[in-house]
Parts: sequence; structure tokens; C-alpha cells
Amino acid sequence: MIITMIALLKDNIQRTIGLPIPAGNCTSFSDLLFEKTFDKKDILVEEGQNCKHIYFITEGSCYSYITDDKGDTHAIQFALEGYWISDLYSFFSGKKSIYTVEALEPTKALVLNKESFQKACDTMPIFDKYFRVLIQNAFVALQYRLAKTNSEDAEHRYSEFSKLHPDFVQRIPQYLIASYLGIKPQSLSRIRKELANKK
Amino acid sequence: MIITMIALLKDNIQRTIGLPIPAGNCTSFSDLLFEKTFDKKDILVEEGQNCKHIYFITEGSCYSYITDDKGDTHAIQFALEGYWISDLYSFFSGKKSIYTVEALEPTKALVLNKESFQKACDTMPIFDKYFRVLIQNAFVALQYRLAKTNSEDAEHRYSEFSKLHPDFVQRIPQYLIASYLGIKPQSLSRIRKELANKK
DNA sequence: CGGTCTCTTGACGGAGTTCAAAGCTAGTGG
DNA sequence: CCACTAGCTTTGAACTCCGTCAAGAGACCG
Repeated sequence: MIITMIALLKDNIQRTIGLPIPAGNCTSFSDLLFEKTFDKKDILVEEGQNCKHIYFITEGSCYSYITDDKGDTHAIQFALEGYWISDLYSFFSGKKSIYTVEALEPTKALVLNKESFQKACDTMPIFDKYFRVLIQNAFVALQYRLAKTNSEDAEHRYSEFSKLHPDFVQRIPQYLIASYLGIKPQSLSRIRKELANKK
Repeated sequence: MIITMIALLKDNIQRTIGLPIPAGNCTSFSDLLFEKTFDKKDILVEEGQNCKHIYFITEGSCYSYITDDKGDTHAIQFALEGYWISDLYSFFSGKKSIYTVEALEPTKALVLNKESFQKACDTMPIFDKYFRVLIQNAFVALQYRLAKTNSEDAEHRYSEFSKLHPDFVQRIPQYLIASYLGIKPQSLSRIRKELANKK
């Protein structure tokens, strides 16, 4: 089982950095990573705890959210198969998590702890590069998302989101997509109705 | 002149990664970087062009913005002395810039082009690490900023901003701070009035 | 000074929220 | 296999925060 999961990760590495993985690097993964299974609603990262792992989703889906003073939650990131998810703030800084990561479906993930992450970066230059590119891409995408949040209305943001992530729209409940877009479920419902009428 | 500018960068590197710079690494910087001076309103990065440089501000200040369909601009990032600024989307991907970077004051910057950036990363492990940490921190901060944008009203966002960046509030025009926070100058003016009354 | 850019203030309008209720759907247990 | 429940989505009506339009005050620079 874990073999096919690692194959998915390797495939992801190759496509991300655009280079085949040298043969020598292949074996070491199974020593550094372990496999974990979650039920729907299981918590992968808990707010207030130190987050010591990052998760590569191989089956199912998860999302991260922040909880505000009123107790309301706000979706930050979704992760389907082939995505990494965690609280990188806590993971990198060693401070308490400010986000929660929760499974949306029965989920399988490859888990990498801090030490293994460090070791993977130190011993496999390809992995080091892979992770750097991932963060760079994530930063660039996030900056763009924020730019759009500040410059476009909810209808445009949803249109762009559903064009960019049709798979998310299919699998993720609408009230979470609303939260991700910074609006209420009622508003998204009306927006969808509006868009359906236009066509 | 460039000596003291590089000293500022070195100081920044040390504080970022929390390690002193090995003596051997010090000399190579002057070969890779060059100094450039900008007047107020000069353009460092132009939307639609390929962005081939990143800028380390040593004097003055700059900001980046995006221009929407209506021609309105939206501030993305501010950079005072000791900050890097550029269009990293364009710089990393090689595609046309989607942001503009403009000087807010007479500004001096150290300029690093793509080749020199690559060379700096390849030959100076300390610089490689420095830049990785910078991007990680930037990602984490941006994710938090977006979370706050989606969960708090304009008044709270401005309060937090002015607490976190009192230097920005002092030196950057109010209408740009409003834009950065995703609101109109008129609204920020009213918010400031409101906050002043509360005290 | 005179012009342009920035900030403030007022009145009105609109996108999205809140509150409430009803319909829908999927999962659970009898 | 159907019935029941809990959670999700939809819809309506009133409200609120922020945007828009407009005008004036203040600041900065040639």
C-alpha cells in the first residue's frame, strides 16, 4: 500500500521540479515517511498544539481553518490527493498551531515529521529543491488570491475559483467554499443562482 | 556606499537565519549585487514586462500593486529599508509581470538578477538558506493576513496593522494603506476618526 | 502663491450579512 | 428497505458596513 502512495509522491515531485528523480533517491523515502489513515472529521492538526508533521494526501481530502474570537471558523486551504497540508506557521516556528486541519472524507496520508523533513532536505537535494518550489508556488498563488480578494466581488471570486478548481467544487461542501472565499453560505447560494440564470 | 548597503543585507541575513555569516561568504556579494537609485514614482518592476530582478531596499521605500479591469490599483506589499521586493511570480516563472513595483520616496536598492540569484544560492549555502527562510516567513505571514481579511472587519484589520507596522503607518500615505487593507481611503479616514474617539 | 495631491466629512446606495424558516439530502437505525 | 434525523442548501426580508459621489479643507511642491 505505502509503495503506491510513495509512487504518487514521487510523481508529484517529478512534475513539480520538471526532472526525473535519480535512482539513488528512491529508496530512502520509505524510511522517512509513514502512512496514516483518518476518518471523516478526524483532526490532523489541532489548534493550540505544536504541529510537528506535514501531510501528503494520497486518498480523500482535508482542509485547514482558523477559529476567530466569536468561535466562527474560516477555511484557509483545501487538500485533495497530491496536496500537502499542515500548519506551516507552527511547523517551521515551533510555536502553537493557530490553524486546525480536519479530514473531510476518509483519508490516507503520508506523514513527515520535522526530523525526517530535515533529513530528507539534507540527504536528497531533489527533495530540498522540490519543497522550495512548492513553497514558492504556494506563496505566489496566495499573493494572487489575496490580490483578488481585495479587488473583486464575491461573484467574480467564485467564478474564478470554480474555473481553477472544478474538482474542489465537486467534492467540497458549499458552505466551506463560501468560507474559503470570505462570504456566508447564504451569499454563495444566491451567487450560484445568479450565475445559473446568466447562462 | 555599496559597502554599507551590503552590510545592511548581511545584518539582515544574520538576523533572519540566526547564524553569523562565515568569513568566506562575505566577499562574493559585491560581485553579484549592484546598486541602483530611484526617484519617487520611478518604476522598479513594470506590469507586462518580464521581471528579472529582485530588490533589497537600503534607503527609502517602495510598494507593489495590481491593476484591475477597471484600471483601479490595489496595494499588495510595502518595502522599507531591509525588505526585499519584486514580482516573484514573474521572477520565478519567467512569465510577464502581473504587478507593478514603484518607489514611494527617493530610494536606493541592491539589485540581484536571476543569474546572480542562482549563483548566490549555489555558491553560498548561507544565502540559499536565507532565501528559503524569507519565503517561508512570507508565506506564513501572507496566509495569516488572508485569514484576517476573511474573518475581521476593516477596523480590526487596521488596528492590527498599525500595531504590527507602526513604521508603515508613519511613512506610507493613508490611501495606500487603505488599499492594502482592501478598503477605500474614505472608509479608513472614518475608521481612524472612530478609533481616535474611543481613546 | 497656485495647482495638484491627500485627507476629511456628509448623504445616499448596494453588496453581503443576519435572522428565520422551509426544503433537500445523506447517513443511521429499526 | 423505509423512516427519521441531522446537516446542508435555498429563499425571503430587514439590516449594516463599506462604497460611491460630491464637496471642501489641508498639505506639499514647483
